[in-house]
Amino acid sequence: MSKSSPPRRRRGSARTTLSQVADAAGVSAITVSRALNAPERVNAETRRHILATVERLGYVPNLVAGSLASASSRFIAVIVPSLANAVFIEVIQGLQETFEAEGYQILLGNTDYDLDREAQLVRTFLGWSCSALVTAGLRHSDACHSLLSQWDKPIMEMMELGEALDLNVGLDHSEAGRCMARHLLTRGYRQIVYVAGRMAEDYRAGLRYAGHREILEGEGLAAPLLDLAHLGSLEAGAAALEHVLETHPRADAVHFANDDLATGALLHAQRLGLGVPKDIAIAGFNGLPLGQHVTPRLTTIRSPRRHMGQLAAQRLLARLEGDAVSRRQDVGFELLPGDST
Amino acid sequence: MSKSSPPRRRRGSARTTLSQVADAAGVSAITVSRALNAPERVNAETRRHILATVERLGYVPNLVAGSLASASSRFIAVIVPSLANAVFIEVIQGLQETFEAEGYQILLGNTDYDLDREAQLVRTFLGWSCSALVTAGLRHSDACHSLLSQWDKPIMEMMELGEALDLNVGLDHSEAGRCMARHLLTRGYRQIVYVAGRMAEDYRAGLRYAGHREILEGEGLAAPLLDLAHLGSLEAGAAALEHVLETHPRADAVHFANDDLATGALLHAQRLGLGVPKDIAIAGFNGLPLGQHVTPRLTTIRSPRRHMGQLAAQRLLARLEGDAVSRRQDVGFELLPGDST
DNA sequence: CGCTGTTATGTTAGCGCTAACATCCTTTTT
DNA sequence: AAAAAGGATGTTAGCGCTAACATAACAGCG
Repeated sequence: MSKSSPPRRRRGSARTTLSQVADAAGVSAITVSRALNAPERVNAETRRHILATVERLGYVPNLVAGSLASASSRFIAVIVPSLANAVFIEVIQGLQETFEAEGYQILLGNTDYDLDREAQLVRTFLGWSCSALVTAGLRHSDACHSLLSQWDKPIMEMMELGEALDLNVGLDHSEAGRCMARHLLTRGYRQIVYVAGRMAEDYRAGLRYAGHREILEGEGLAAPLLDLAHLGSLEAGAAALEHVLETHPRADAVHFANDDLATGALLHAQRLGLGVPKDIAIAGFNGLPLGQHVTPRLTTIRSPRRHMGQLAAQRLLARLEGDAVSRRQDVGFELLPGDST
Repeated sequence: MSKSSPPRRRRGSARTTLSQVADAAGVSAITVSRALNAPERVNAETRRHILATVERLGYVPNLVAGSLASASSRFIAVIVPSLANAVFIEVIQGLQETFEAEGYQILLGNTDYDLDREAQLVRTFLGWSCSALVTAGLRHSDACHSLLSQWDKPIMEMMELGEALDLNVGLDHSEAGRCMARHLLTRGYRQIVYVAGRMAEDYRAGLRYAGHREILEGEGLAAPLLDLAHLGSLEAGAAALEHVLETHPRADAVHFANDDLATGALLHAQRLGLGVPKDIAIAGFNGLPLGQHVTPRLTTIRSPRRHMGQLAAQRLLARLEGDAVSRRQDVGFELLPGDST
């Protein structure tokens, strides 16, 4: 029994590597690398031969090694507070379709509206040498803020407008709140209850409430608030309506922080035999299809969600190409007057 | 002007590295690595000192380098056909919450119901040395199939039951189709139209149709099919209802491939002044909250979406721990008889 | 004909980390 | 008291790839 076997492969898998392809094709490793990553830098004939060899050996590039060597991955970190909310899903879709077309892969993180969780995700994502990072919102923990401000790659803060670390695409939530409050006043409502879910965490709902309140108080009216324990669902909206009817029997309108709550309330009002808007008016926020298909159609504010994602991605791509891009963009919103107010 | 500057840093970033932490803490690099990744293998006192140094220097581990060295990342590849469908979102949520708790990060891919796109995503994800891979569905292109069968890590095929490459968690779609068809027959309907969207791509809807058809034809009834160009939305459901009324004026029930279509049709029937189920009965599939909050409540079949994701993740985690796990699990479904049939 | 510029390919030296083995203690066993 | 076992830490050698520089071959030019 011979003692010295050939230096056994101690690590690594059995997978084909780039240098195996290079040997098989009779070129150097870097030429294979170029044939795959910068085809125009390799002679057409050589390239074809290399690609055929790649195919023949079933070579799958090790992207981890490539990222380490080049100190950059084609990852885009995307951090959202929730996946249960259709709004974020649509923004992600907009981001995804735009980035994927350019060969970037999204790394998705979900904070559950927890800023510490956000900081932790940021740490992890920075560790992956992402090309850029997208967060929903401008508020971060101190730890997160310092991580981000030391980072040297593009950062996009989405959904709302304000003082951003780097790039910013969003809309003015307090103006949206004012807009809806004005609409409700115009329609003659005076006892308007604002209903939000977990407003301390979904602070953009809080910004809208602030705008709403500003307008109402400007008219000398009260702006009672009901802050639910749940974020937004048809169930919660139904329960909220009952609660409003009980605690504010004279209320003539309810301004909900999102369409899920508003639609839940609207459908529940029908079950209770209440007329909307005759007995109680209902307004939402987001402009989800759901609210536009119920009868009466929900009055709401539509934000360009998918477009916001696309636009954010385009800005980031331009920045990654080295182009100068404007730091802030207001995507606006649109009041959709329905039949529920 | 001196010609030879100190060998300039040609590559890499200015970021703190593990060996810088090691130097600062007066230990070797491997000890820092252990303190972070396998704390129990380092003396408590040493560990505390190292962690303090990590904190002080703001060290963020380079996960790319770690993955290359260990030939494994804590990525789980998850490939779904669509993000527009709440079903997949909920499955992803179930996967995500379970994996995230164990420190795994999901790499999300969206095929848009295109099997070639799926194969391409699989290639990319294999290149990232993922720990496991999850796909929605059992059908793959040949290229994808050969990539997957050569792979040596766990694979989970979800949503449906059948011959899987490795692990399989899902439900029996043709049985679900039979179940709803039986329900409709029991309620006395005889002219039942099945409406799907892009059934060639959403082939699970096709499996349900096959079950539906089997039951109807067993009773000597026709099983007309309407296959839409759009997958599922309230709009498409509304349009589909109009189309059914026109082409099948004697239809007494419509069996929709999903709740979005069904609810869109139901809400549209109300707008048209049609009685549901008196004039036309409507049934769906999925058991989304939406359908349970409209009046009349939608008859549908509920699949345990989030639970399916959690279960799949648990199985994969067990497998990654080296435990033996059963290869197939039927998560079942539940008929939710509403007031729409 | 040497000069410059261009194109195609190769050589070298890491990227930052961890597996595997090695070493050096301390404790336990017999 | 010597041997064995275990705990803590260190040394070495890559993981598979690409940036940077180097080289070679050839065309165009005055």
